[in-house]
Amino acid sequence: MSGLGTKQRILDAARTLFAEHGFPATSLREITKHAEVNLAAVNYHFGSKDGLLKELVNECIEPINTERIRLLDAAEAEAGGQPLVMRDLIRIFLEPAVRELCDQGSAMPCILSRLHHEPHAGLEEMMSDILAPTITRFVTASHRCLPHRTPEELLIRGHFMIGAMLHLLDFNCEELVPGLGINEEVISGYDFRLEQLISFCTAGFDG
Amino acid sequence: MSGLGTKQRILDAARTLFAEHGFPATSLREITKHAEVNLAAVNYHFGSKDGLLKELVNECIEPINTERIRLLDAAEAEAGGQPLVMRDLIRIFLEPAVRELCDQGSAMPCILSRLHHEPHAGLEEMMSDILAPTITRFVTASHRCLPHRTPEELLIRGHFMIGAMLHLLDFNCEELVPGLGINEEVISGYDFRLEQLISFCTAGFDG
DNA sequence: GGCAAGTTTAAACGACCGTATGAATAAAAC
DNA sequence: GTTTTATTCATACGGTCGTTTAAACTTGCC
Repeated sequence: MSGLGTKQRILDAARTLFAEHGFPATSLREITKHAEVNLAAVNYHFGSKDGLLKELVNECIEPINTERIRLLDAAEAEAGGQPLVMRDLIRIFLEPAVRELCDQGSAMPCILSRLHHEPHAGLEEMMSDILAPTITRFVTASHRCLPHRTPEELLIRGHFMIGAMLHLLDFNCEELVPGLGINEEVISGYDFRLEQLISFCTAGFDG
Repeated sequence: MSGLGTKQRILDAARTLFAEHGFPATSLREITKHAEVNLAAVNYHFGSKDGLLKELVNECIEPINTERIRLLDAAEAEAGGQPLVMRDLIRIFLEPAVRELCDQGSAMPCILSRLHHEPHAGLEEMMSDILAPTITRFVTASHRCLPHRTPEELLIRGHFMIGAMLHLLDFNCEELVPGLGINEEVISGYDFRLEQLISFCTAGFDG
C-alpha cells in the first residue's frame, strides 16, 4: 500500500474497508491507518467522509453506464430500426457491470449492493442521475422486443434483474449450504455466473 | 406509541428507524426517544444494541420460514411422491415472505434486504441457521422438478430469486424514471408485484 | 404493612467519531 | 536562493456513541 499517491491509497483502503464493515461502521481513522496516510488527508483530498464515498462510487459506476450506452447505441445502429433480441439487450445491460465489478475484485459489488438499499444524502441523487438514462433506454428498447408486455411489467422485471445481479455480485460462496453436492469451483466461476444470470433474466422477461 | 409495553415500543421504534437510517446510523438515543422510554431500557431488555437487532430480525423471519416448511410439507404430502410443479414451489417460497413482510409495513423489508448485504457478528449465523433448512429443501425439491438442471444451476438461480425478491420488497416507487408512462398504482400493487415475481422466477428457472 | 422481584430512571463513564487548525515539509516557479 | 503553492503532519475540539451504575419506583405475594 505505497508507491501510489495519497489520494489513490485512500480510495483503495476505503474500498476494502467499506466492503468489509460497511460505510457507517468504517471510521476515517481505520482508513487512513490502513492507507498509511495522515488522518487529515481525507478531508484535504475529498472534503469529507461523504465526499470520499461519492468519489469512490462515481469512479466505479460512471464507466459502466457509459459502456452500456455505447453498446446499446452500437447494437441499435447495427439493427437498423429492427427490435433487438432480448437476450442481447440483457447482455448489454449486465455484462459491463459484471465484468467491471468482478475484475476489480469483490469489494465494489459489496459496497454498491448495500448502497442500493441504504439511504445517503446526495448519493442516491448522483446514482440516479447516472442510471436514469440507461434505465429509460433499456425499458424503451425492451418494449420494442416484447411489445405484448406493459411498461409496468417491463420496469418491475428490470428491477428483478437488477436485484438478481446485485445479489450475484455480492454472493459469497462461504454461505454455501452443505449436503447438496455443490461444486464450489463451478459456482464461483465468472463465466458461469454471468451466463446463468443472462439465461435466467432472458427467460424471466419472456415468462 | 404508548399503551404497549416498553419492550414492544422499543421494537416498533427500532424497526421504523433502522429502516429509515440503517442499523449503524441509528442511535439508541433516537430509538428510546421515539419510543418514549428510558435510554437504559434497551440494554435492560435486549442486553445490547446488537441484541435488539437480533430479536427484531428473529421475530420477523422465523415465522416466514416455519410457514415455508409447513407449506412444502403439505404440498409434498399431497403430491404423493410426484415432483411438484415448479411454479407452485416458487410460490411456496416467495408468498410467505412477500405477504408477511408487506403486511407489517415496509420497514422490515428495508432492514432485511440490507442485512443480506451487511456483515453483523452473530447475525449472519442466526439467519443462516434459520434459512439453511429451507434452502436445502428448496434446492432438493427443485431438482426433482427440473432434473436436467445441475445443483449449481439451481442454487445460483435460487439466489437470483432471493435477490429479485429482496429488491422488490425494498423497491421504492419514488425512484421511478419519468417519461415511460408508468402507472404508479399498478406497479405498487401487492398482487401485481408478487405475481410478476413468481412469473419471472418460474420462467427464469426453466430458461 | 412489609418484603422481594421486576422495571424504570437520571446521570455518568470512557471511547471514538468527523472535522478543523496551524505549523512543518515538499515541490514548483521565478 | 527565495518566494509561492501544494501537501502532509500532530494535535485538539466539540459531540455522540453504547454501556454501566445505583438509586427510585412499581408490582405482586406473604
